[in-house]
Amino acid sequence: MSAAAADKHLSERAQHLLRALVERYIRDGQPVGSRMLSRESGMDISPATVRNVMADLEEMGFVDSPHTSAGRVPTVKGYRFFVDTLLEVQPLAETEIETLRDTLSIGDADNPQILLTSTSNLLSAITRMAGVVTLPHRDNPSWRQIEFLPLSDNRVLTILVLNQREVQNRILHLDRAYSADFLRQAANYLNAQFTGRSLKEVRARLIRELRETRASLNDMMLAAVNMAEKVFAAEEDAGKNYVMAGETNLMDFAELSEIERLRKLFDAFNEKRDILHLLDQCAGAEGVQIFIGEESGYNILDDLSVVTAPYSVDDQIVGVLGVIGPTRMAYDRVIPIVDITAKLLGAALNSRK
Amino acid sequence: MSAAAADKHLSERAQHLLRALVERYIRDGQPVGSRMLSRESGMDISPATVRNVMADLEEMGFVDSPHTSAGRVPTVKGYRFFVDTLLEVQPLAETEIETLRDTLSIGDADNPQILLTSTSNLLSAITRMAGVVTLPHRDNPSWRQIEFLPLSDNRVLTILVLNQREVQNRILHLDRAYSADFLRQAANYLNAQFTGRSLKEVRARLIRELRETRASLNDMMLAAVNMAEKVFAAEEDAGKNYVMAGETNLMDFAELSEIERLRKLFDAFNEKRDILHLLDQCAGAEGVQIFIGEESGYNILDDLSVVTAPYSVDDQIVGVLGVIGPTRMAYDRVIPIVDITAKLLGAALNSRK
DNA sequence: CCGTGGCACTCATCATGCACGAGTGCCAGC
DNA sequence: GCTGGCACTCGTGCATGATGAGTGCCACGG
Repeated sequence: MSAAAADKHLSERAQHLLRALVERYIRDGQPVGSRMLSRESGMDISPATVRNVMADLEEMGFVDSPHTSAGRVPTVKGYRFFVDTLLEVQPLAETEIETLRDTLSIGDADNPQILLTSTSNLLSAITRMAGVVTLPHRDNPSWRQIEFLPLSDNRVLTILVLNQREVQNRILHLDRAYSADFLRQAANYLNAQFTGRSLKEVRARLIRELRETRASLNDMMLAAVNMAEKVFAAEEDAGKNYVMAGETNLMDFAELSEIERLRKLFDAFNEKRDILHLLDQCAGAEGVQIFIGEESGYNILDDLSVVTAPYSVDDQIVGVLGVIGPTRMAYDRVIPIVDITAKLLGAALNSRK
Repeated sequence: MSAAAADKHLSERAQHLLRALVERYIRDGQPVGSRMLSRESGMDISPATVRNVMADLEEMGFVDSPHTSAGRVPTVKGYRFFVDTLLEVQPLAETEIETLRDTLSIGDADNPQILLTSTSNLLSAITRMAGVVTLPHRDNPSWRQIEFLPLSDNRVLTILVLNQREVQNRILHLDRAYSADFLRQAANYLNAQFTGRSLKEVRARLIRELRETRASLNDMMLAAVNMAEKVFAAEEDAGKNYVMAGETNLMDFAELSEIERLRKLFDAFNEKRDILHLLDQCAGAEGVQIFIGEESGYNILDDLSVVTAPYSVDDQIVGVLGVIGPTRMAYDRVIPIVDITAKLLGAALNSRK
């Protein structure tokens, strides 16, 4: 065991070589040999020396060799060290930022669904990997307005507006018809009571009133309460979904050439559960977060990395977006792209108000 | 050239053998040899005789051999003949129908989106292939009711109800605020004019009135007309989408083992254009339709078959559903499944009214 | 004339062997 | 501590040959 290996600290030279190795491997996905490194590292160093350093790095777990006489490949630990301390993030060119801004601000800002879809497409298009954006979801939305529109027979179209502009509608089936006047009064009553209150509060009061004055509540009110309950549930589920684009880009990476792996991965994308768990974790942190290979904790993502950033409306984090690609992705480009896209999406959503 | 080959008509025996061959090939995907057929056909016939018949069938284009000494494989023409004249459709077991009915009627019939998604899932689950369901779309929906709800500032939430229960909403940005009273009057006016009319008619009259009485139309009306126009457009686009499930099932078929093919196919699924064109064609025909291999006209679907059936509400075809799988799919099972699922989906949508 | 057994032939598949080249580990020398 | 040299390892590509499934054709017999 060499001195360097025993010592936890990586020498300047070892770091430089590790960095060259990771960059090279990210570029073309081939195990990197000693000769290549000795030429490309920029340092005046012979292949034999490089080999010695590599032996140390391997012992410390930063690199690995697929077999005896192949070059070296970064391990997860190697990528992690690279990302944490060696990486120089490339600031995006002003023109690139401009492109992003254009796509995200001009677009149908009116329709959030479309905005999210194009954001996801955008991420996948410029990174050539898979882009993902969770649906925005406020923790505790506030009641703004309810309206009842009589339809034929005993059906009533119920519209509930939340926050500034989120609209939910449902059709209630009642056991008898109500007059338009009566419906208007009911809506007025509810609005007077609840406008501006948080849904949590509304729910609590509804339940209380339901108990206290059950006798005085007629079917209409009961149904309305029911509807509100359903809206609560729907609102809570809203965060439980995402838009993904460019999954097929992942098929191009050699790491995923086995059809069986690919199938599991795509199944997981459709299943959504695991991916959502992972993205949820990122909603807490402030800025860009990176999961390399097994770090994610989901073995479907074993040799994939995920780069995420939360996005906010009114300084409140409402969702997460990110990029999924092979561990050997160009972190220096992807990180700022994800970062800026999250900020621009937040801005676009804010401007809609 | 033998007599049988010159003659356009297939002998009883040739048909029987072709049928045995197709059935066998559908079961295990391997080219079928003469010995196998002579044993399995049920006829008392030697392999050599089978070979003679095969030579005829090959000359007529019903079967093909991948190379000199492999067995025979059905061609598109072979499948077509099989499906058209040899196939005995398996009636579904009552229990299977029951399962289908349960899933489709119990479910959240209230929310059509969910209903469609579960139909698609159902199709893919029982066929182990990809299921697809287009969004329902009426040719010429009728105006039922419009309502304007004032929001803050100059924004007005506009709700348009079509047919019995389809609800569209949009937020209009106006150049000044209007009173709730004024908005109610405007809505009343529009409803009095248009309720029950078809959207086409409404559009024509709006355009005419817009021209004739431009002076008298205020901003509010202009915006409402604008909104209606947008709803028309959205309504026309509604048919331009579908829900797909179980695409990953297709990865299991050897025919698609090349990653490049697979990628093109999945890209086409995401792109939706070609698939929609194909499905649109099926909206005309009455019952189940089958496209085998190149018959679809889209070379992404070259060795895939598509089995579709339209589904109806109020005896009007509003959408199409189907299954996409390898040409060697079990047509005898898939055809009745698609058929019945279409009928049950129509029934489920009808019952929601 | 049709069905049949037999025989030569074809072709994909698989295992084997071999040469090549990239790259490593180690050692001795500067 | 760095370097060149050397033996060694291992994946890749290629040619080879055996195997087996299956065909096409032909001659024979009912």
